[in-house]
Amino acid sequence: MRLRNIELFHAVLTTGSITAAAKLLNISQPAASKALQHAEDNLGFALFSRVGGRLQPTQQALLLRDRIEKIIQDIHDLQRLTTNMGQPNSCPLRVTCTPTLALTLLPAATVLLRKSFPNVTAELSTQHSAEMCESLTLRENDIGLTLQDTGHQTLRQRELCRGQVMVIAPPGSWQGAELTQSFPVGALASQTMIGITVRDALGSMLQSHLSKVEPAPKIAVSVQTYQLARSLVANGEGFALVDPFTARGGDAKSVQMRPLKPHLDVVLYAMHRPDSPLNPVQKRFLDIIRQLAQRMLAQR
Amino acid sequence: MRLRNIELFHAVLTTGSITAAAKLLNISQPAASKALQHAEDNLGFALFSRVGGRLQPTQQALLLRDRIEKIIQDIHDLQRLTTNMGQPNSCPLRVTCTPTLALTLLPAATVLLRKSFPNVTAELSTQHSAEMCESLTLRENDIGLTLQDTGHQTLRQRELCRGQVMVIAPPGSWQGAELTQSFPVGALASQTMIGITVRDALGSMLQSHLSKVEPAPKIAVSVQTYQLARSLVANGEGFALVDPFTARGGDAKSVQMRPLKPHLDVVLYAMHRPDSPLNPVQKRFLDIIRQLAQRMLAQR
DNA sequence: CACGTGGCATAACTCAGGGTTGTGGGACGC
DNA sequence: GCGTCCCACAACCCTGAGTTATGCCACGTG
Repeated sequence: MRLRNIELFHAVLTTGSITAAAKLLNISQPAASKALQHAEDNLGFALFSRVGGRLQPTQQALLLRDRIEKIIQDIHDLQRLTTNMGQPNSCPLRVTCTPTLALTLLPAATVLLRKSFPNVTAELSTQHSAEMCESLTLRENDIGLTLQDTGHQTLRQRELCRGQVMVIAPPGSWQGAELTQSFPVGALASQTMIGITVRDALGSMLQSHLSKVEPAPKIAVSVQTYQLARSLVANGEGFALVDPFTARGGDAKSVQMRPLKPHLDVVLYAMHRPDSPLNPVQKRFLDIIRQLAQRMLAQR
Repeated sequence: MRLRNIELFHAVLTTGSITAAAKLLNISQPAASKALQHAEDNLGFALFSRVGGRLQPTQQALLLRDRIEKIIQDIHDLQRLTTNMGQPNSCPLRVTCTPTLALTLLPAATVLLRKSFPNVTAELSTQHSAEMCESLTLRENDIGLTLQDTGHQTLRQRELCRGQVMVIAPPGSWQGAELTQSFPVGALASQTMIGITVRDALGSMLQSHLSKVEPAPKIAVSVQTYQLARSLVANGEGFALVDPFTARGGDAKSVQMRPLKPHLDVVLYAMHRPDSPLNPVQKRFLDIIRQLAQRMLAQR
């Protein structure tokens, strides 16, 4: 079974027809047809039963499916890695961050960086933590920013700064002295809230805290990204628990915020590969991020 | 990077020279040389630096190494699987068992089976538990016999019978009524014993039991298979803790045995793939194994 | 130093396999 | 009955992986 056959088999399996698979691989339909037969000849058993001019995977084909997909995935990853190793440091700063940080820290930091290095080019992207790790090891990006401790063993993960989980509320919810104090978690009882269903460490921490409140808060809308929660809060849909960066992101007047009590720490991490030391641009960038984050978290 | 290139790269990496790699892949040296250059051209960076007419892997090559090896392994496994799927049920009974059971249960059971099915052919082999699981899923074998609970999620593992951990000793160590009683674990204190360094569940259980005995038994010789322990005991090297099958295997007079007290259960499992139901021969074989094992464990 | 040796690269050639276009035929919907 | 969709077959083409023959370089050795 040559690699080409494996790819073809996979393509046919996913698309369901030889014609579509051929289109996917950019070859002609007869080529695909012939190759598939060739593969079956080599294997000694049929991968698809031709019934009524259509293809139907055999029992054996389904048994091979998982293995094949894994190999395809690995090969694909290898390609990604090698292509990225081909152009070493084509771009001095390739950063990826979680969606949470995309609208607050990242753009501001990039603008500041370009004041120090006017000619520098940068590539920015957003990814969730799991993809972030993949992307870093495959050298598609050099720096990752996240609020989650991934526990990745080969990637370096260093703490940049820490803040607290915040309660955000529609404008006018709190007044005067209230605004300068922490918000006791018990006061969330029976409150209308936006649910957080993010599957990372912070998300599950927030969920477990909410579930302990008695009587339970009323949750009508649940969201998967903190930004959405903030928008909903700004529109008066209720309170929400969010990370301190989302709380301060966007228009300052659109929501009110107070730290949750008891304090729940949120840590901003930078991740990078351990092998290649950071270049000056990248170091400066992380400096800027740290300063920016600290300043942002200091202000109310 | 074509699969052929990956194989070649791997071969060069392991053998250390193009010539040797070419021999390994059964191609000529120039073919390998050209292919490697081709690969490097495609990749855009060098995999090996030619220094003094010899090859030396570059930094990048080492980064790719693990990934490449994994892919090679997976492809190889796939080949194994497909070749075994090609000849479905060429042999009605392909059994693999741990070395522990190889000399006691398996031969006897096979002989008995061939009295019921004189024309049947069988393939027997021994493997450790991890390889056993691999071999079963890759369809190189249909039935596996082991004393360990592998916790494998896709393979069926069913209990055939259970016995107890036995203490074996050189002939003449015990006399009269002693021989019919259990052997209290405390009596192992300061005794000369054969150490067991098997890394499976049973092995670590035995080790932890031995380590609790005060004062510690004297362990001069450690072995990785129970058979070896039995041979050493038979030669008067000391006592040993072994599974009940090893205890009863071989010449009955060569060692004495008594169950350990407190009892430590040892379970005989049969493993097979869940998809293909067992054929009559295989069912009969498992019946014979069970009967044989129970009879063996009943006798002293 | 001259020489043999071991290892890689180059050159010229062969050939099979993977690709193409063109065509035919069966199953299905209308 | 006809158009459509999809697969298989045929004839042809051409790239690329393989071959043998040979040269070059570095190194060890008498």
